[in-house]
Amino acid sequence: MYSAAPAERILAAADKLFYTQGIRAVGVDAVAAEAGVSKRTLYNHYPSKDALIAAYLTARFRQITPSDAPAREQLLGAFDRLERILADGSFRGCPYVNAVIEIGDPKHQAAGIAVQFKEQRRLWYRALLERMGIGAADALATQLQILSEGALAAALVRGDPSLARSARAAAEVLIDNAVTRRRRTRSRARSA
Amino acid sequence: MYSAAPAERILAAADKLFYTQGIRAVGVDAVAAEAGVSKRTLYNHYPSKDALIAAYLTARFRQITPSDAPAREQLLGAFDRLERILADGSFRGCPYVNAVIEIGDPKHQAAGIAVQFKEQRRLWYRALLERMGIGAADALATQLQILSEGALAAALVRGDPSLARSARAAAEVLIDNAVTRRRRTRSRARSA
DNA sequence: GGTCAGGTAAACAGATCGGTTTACCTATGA
DNA sequence: TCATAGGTAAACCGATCTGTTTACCTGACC
Repeated sequence: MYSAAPAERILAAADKLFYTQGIRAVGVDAVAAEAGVSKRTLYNHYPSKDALIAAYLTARFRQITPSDAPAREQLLGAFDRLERILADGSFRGCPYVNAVIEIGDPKHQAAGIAVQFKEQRRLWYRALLERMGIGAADALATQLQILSEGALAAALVRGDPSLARSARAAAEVLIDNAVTRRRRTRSRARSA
Repeated sequence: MYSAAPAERILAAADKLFYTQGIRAVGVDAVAAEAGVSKRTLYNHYPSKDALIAAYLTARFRQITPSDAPAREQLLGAFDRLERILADGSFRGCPYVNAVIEIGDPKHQAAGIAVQFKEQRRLWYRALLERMGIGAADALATQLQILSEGALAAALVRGDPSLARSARAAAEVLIDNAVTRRRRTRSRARSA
């Protein structure tokens, strides 16, 4: 057994081609050829292109490995990781946003997967902010995600990875502002 | 002369269909039918679909009308306008970002138009921030644009117009932070 | 009245798409 | 030994795409 099982090779080929060239631009034949597999075999493992798209998005849905590092460090580290992603030559935007735009239909399974992924990320932000004792963690988590999304979209158009640093700096201000307000609130309560 | 000239009707039809259904999802025949024009006429006015796409994006490139309102008010007003856009039922993301994603090819004329549009917006932010006397106007303008882009992308996936308010609140914090820092710097200089 | 630019309607060309079908091949295991 | 599961290669289907062509029509202007 030299190479992986057909289903995995097909998924790897779909991931590569769908992401780098776009879902609509890549035909089923191209995926099969890239996977070194006949079209018949592809349709044996995935009943339709839509199913393959859903599998592609789900496979990108990797769980975030929990870390013991300080919350603030983890949050800002996410933006550092973002910069490396943007600087990678094969960067082509967020696969979930791309899928939503390329497919169009909000009732397509891919749209639901995209919502799930975004919400998972937001909850990860929120949990870390709560660990920092920030009261408005939910609202701030949404804002951090907006920054992250914005950096992705802006970098896609402008082709400038340094936008991740701009987003990181903004995140820092927002987080620090929330922390300061919490300190002020607490000291006011103490002096009362 | 009951209706507009053919070229304008074609452009209006392209705008409607390209934006609401996507550039790749809409064929030239559909645009001609929507415009009430024969395909021959369409190709007389626009030599190719790519040319029509470029015209569609350029036509959306409306100049921002200058205003005398306070800079801070104008900046935050942009996010209020954004919320109304997101709440509109026909919202389907930023047409420039969508075009970049749908077309893929970074050398396509549409990619250049998208960059121009984004930079124009950024310079509008920057000019207002400079009018407020903010030193780091350029960096902050980039951050405000990231917030705006992020709200668009996030709202597209989640279908939640209130994300514009989240972005607006974040923008307020970033602007106030920049203003406060400027005040601190000035008072420190005065006391020296 | 005749010319002609610019329009319509529809067929056509060549390519590509998602998906199916046919015919053949090959390793495994009772 | 031989059935079978699962693979390959390639033709095929009907639909759709961008773009061209053909044939005809209409209204304005000299």
